[in-house]
Amino acid sequence: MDDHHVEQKNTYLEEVSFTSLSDCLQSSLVMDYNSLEKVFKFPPYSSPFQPVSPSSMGHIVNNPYLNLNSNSPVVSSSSNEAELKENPNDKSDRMEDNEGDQHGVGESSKQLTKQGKKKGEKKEREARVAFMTKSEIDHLEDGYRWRKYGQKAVKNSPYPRSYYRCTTQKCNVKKRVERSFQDPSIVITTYEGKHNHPIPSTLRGTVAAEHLLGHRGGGSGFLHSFPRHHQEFLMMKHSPVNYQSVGSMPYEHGHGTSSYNFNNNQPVVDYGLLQDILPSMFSKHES
DNA sequence: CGACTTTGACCTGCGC
DNA sequence: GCGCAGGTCAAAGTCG
Repeated sequence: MDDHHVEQKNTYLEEVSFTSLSDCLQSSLVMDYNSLEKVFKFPPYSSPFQPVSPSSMGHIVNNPYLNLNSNSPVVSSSSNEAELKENPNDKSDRMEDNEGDQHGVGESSKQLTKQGKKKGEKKEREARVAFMTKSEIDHLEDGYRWRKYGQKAVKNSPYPRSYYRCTTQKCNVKKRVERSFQDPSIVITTYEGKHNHPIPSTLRGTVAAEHLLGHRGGGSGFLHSFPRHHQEFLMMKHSPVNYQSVGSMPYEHGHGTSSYNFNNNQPVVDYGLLQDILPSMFSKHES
């Protein structure tokens, strides 16, 4: 089983020219969430590009707004400005700001969250990481326990987006799961926030996955999803951190000047918060 | 019976 | 100001 998965993972990584997941994470698959959002208009299907290929990857790769020719590492950017802009009173704060209150449920909590926040008060948005996985399963097993708290139809997509929250008390990590309508076999998962607890040990695969990745340490739920369920990791992105050093990113919506670089038409991906989810993997990269 | 899902309503930000 | 879309809440339903 594990062998099979390992094989699968390697295959994929090989495609993107990486010999290991770490490589992959540490070299180029770096785009920050906002960038992706712009590129994809996150979700991808509502992106400004023409639907070109049947697959999301093709979609990205062929995106006229992206420079995919270079072999250089990717990258991205998210302008902090954009980020700030997006954050005004981020709704997601409602709950997060009320930490102890999150379980206080009921109207009181609802009202509190609605009125308790000061006007104009801003809070930084939680780091987010998104990645695409080829899988028939929408909700990928990643080692953590999640509770679905909502589902919404997505504009221009026949597939709904599901919202999940980590069930561990005091852990405000959330994730969104949606399927690419261009390639229904691809599931786009976006994590937001950091887990402040270890992966539930009762879940299978944890050790195997860590072993497989030669990595141990709490945290990275998503890693555990690789070896399971016939999933193929397609892309991921991580946060803002180095996009500047890599160069780039001016792609303000439609300006077509973006500088994302990918290794040959390969999957790419997404971003943002991997470093939060996989702190140990990024520590090197960022230090 | 607790944990989780479903689903309609509600809230908020944003563009026009 | 209005309408739309994304995100969240919470009651009701389902499952083990």
